[in-house]
Amino acid sequence: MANVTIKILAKELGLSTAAISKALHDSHEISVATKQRVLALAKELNYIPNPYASSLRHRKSNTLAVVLPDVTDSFFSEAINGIESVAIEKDFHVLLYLTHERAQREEAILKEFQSGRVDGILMSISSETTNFDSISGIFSKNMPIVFFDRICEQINTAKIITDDFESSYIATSHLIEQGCEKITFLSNSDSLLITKNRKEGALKACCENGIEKTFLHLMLDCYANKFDYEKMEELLTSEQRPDGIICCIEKFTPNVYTVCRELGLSIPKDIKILSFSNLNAAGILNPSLTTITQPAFEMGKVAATILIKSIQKKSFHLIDETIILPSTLHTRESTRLWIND
Amino acid sequence: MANVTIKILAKELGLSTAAISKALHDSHEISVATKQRVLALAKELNYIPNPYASSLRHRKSNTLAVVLPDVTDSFFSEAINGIESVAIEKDFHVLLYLTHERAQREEAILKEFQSGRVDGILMSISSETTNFDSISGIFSKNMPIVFFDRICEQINTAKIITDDFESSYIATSHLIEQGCEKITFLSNSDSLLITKNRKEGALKACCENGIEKTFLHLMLDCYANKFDYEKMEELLTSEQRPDGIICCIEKFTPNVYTVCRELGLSIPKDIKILSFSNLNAAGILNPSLTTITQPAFEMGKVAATILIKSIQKKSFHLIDETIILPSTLHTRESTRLWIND
DNA sequence: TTGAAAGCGCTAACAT
DNA sequence: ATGTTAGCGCTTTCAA
Repeated sequence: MANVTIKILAKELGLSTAAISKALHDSHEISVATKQRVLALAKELNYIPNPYASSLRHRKSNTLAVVLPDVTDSFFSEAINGIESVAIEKDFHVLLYLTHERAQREEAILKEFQSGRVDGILMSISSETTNFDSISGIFSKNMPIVFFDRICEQINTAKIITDDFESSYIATSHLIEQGCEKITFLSNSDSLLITKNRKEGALKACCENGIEKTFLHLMLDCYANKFDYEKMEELLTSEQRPDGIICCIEKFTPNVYTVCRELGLSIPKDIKILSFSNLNAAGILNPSLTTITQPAFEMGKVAATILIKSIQKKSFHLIDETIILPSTLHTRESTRLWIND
Repeated sequence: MANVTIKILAKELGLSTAAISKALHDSHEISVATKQRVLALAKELNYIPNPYASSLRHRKSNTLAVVLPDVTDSFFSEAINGIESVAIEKDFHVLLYLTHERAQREEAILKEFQSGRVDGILMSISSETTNFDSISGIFSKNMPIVFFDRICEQINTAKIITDDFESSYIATSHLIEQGCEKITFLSNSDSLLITKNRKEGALKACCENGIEKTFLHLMLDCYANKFDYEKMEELLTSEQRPDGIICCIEKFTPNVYTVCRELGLSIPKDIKILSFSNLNAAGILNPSLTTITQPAFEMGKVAATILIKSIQKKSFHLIDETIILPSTLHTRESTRLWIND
């Protein structure tokens, strides 16, 4: 691999490596004739520059890191598509790192980035992350970071989010309109800002309808794809059994459906379910699932665009801005108003 | 970024850079006392080696490329998890490249790997790929490649697949047992080996039951996440309307369900559906979906393990082997036997 | 318009 | 046990 080097081209053409390098970069210092000779030979020998040699000189890797909790979540996989679409266009490479919701893994990953392996970071923090020292540590050493969805408020950089409070408020209002009076907010974190915002949006809707007393926040761990069936069953068989559930994370939904089914609870008759989800199959679930769908692709795209811009233009600085893209409520069967006969 | 270098450590400690380098690698040439001094200072100054400098010397990047058609397919995202689990353990980095089912993109991506950016490639080819020149080109230049799922038969390397023929045969036999007599095989390719094998497995089951005359293979493009509703509707309203569909690709399933619903076809009464799919939500679809589920995580894991082994041990060569992992048939509602009243 | 030389940070062979 | 030197491949002064 990587056999043909500038040196070889230089030797072959009787030129210096410097001249070759300049010619390949279309420098005005080099004559047109020479450029043509160089390009021709480069093509003939299938010359491909060694990116690491060039990185070493430039202190630029044309590589960015994507750090996120879980690729199997369709929000994140679509966001990756958005990121990739920009990367390909701007000639950037994408290193993928998964935290699996572990703060410790996240920290280790971030630490390595001090090495200069990447020019910037696109990140959605883990559900466990409460200490931001390693993030702000690396950010303060001038490593550009752009957050998307699960942002880190404390860091003064660009953040791409959705209207979590608002969409959750709207969705919860919808639940209430459909007849819910006891709403449970189901999440995988109690520290993430998105969770907080969504919870508060939901709570606001409950307050406005005088049902805040029965509002619950149930937090379940989601390491290693385990779902805490016991806690879920406990909730659904308790005195305070909700008649509406807001799932903050897509992955929980199949489990919730299953538990309901096992307990003989009918959706939407006995209990209505609504989920933040980008699942393609939402419309063909049994019953079809009402979702708050985030513009995942767009978020990834915007985040990557801003990050790469900040890397490429020295004049362009990452500013402490929060870009809010709208989510969409798709009402379906799982929250249908149930009229008793 | 990457401020503290070996040079700085050397200066600080009054040693040569060579001594530092050796100490950091725990060489036996260096005294224990010195090693300790070096390690201590490295830790204090938070020294992180520059990977590109080291890559340049070693001609090793400790990076591998994952090249696949689509991250939003749950098979691939789970395979990535498997790959990542090995990478993290072996201290490898993962560059992600998406072909979006485009042969041309695939070729461009592969070409760049001649640069030495990666030490090896994990790959699932696009549905369009029929010319393997660029793959064999780079493979013949000693770039290790391991294929998983969508393999390239022509290349003499390790391939991780599932028992496509067998599982498709079993699944189709199941369809027939449930009463199907007119089976359509729905795929996104007519060139992929997995497609061929699955098709032949299905055909064998049909032949054994004397229903091969009504067997159809419908191929639909799946670029840019578009689904060809027209062709699907055409099939389902034609004379030869199937009573059983085998979906070769997960992504098509929601669309197929939708078309059936729109045409008033009841699943599984009028038509039975079965899909190759790793979708978590298969069990809660309406109706729940019978699937052939591939061991995606395991496949990624095995592929990565073999690839990294071949990179790390010169004695270990990639041999032309095909590792077959078993898929599982999960029978659910969508293929239930329907007994007319 | 081209070349010589130095150096990015790290490492390996070869001194001492 | 430690240092010197050269070089991975590329780029960038600076000199010619």
